Amino acid sequence: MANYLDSFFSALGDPTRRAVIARLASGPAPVGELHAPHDIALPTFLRHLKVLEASGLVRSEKVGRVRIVHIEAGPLAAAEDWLTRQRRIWEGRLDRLDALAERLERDETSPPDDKDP
Amino acid sequence: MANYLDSFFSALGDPTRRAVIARLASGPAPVGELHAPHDIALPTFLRHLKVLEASGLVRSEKVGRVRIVHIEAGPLAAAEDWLTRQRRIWEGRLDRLDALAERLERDETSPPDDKDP
DNA sequence: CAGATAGTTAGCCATGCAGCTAACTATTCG
DNA sequence: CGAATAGTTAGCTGCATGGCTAACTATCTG
Repeated sequence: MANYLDSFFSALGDPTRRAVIARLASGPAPVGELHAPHDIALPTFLRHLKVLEASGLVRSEKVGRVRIVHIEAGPLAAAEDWLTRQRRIWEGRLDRLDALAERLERDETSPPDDKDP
Repeated sequence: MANYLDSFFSALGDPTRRAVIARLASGPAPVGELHAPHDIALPTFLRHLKVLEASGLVRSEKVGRVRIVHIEAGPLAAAEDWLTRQRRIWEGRLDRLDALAERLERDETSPPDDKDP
């Protein structure tokens, strides 16, 4: 079950890379500018960018001697969707429990059936 | 800038662990049941659970010789929020670009000001 | 053209993580 | 009590990942 979400989430599992995404959310930027706030060597940083690009979260193109990096909306939304879906299921379950609790409060004599419809 | 999101996202960067979360979204389960669908050794699987638990995405308690695992809503929501926030910024930017494009279409004579209010 | 600037490639090291087997502890059940 | 069940711990392997320096290419700019 190894799919594209693997690379999205593990790419986001690193603070440097998340910071890059956060920066790119407000607009494209060249490598140098993205690198500046991070206290790591450029080649190391470059590899973070490659991870982001390999995951599809980011694209880049070279303009002269500068490489401009920009965010890719789709994958970010896909990761968000996965989380939202899990939350919905989870909340749906809570809702059902709430409803059950409510029902039990109103009428403590009738026990719930434990079927799974 | 290493915060709790690191562990959330990297925990979710593994298909086995994401499958566990997906399963747990619809209710708590014992270790054995969670393990069953995965074709890996139990100790290996156990370590995935430990990663999830260390990240706070999951809690567990021992009942007799069985360990019941259940999802923890908060962290999942936190991860989702981070993504949502990035998307909002990104979309806000797109909106601004759209508005700009629209304005340019309506009136090509007046150039946009490039202030950043 | 020469020097500065912006990335890029190569190669090394340490740590972490996923996988395994073997052997052990703790509970439950007949 | 003794066997079965459910986890757990220990210890090993191999590969991926994050960090570095050194050396290189490609593109401006004076």
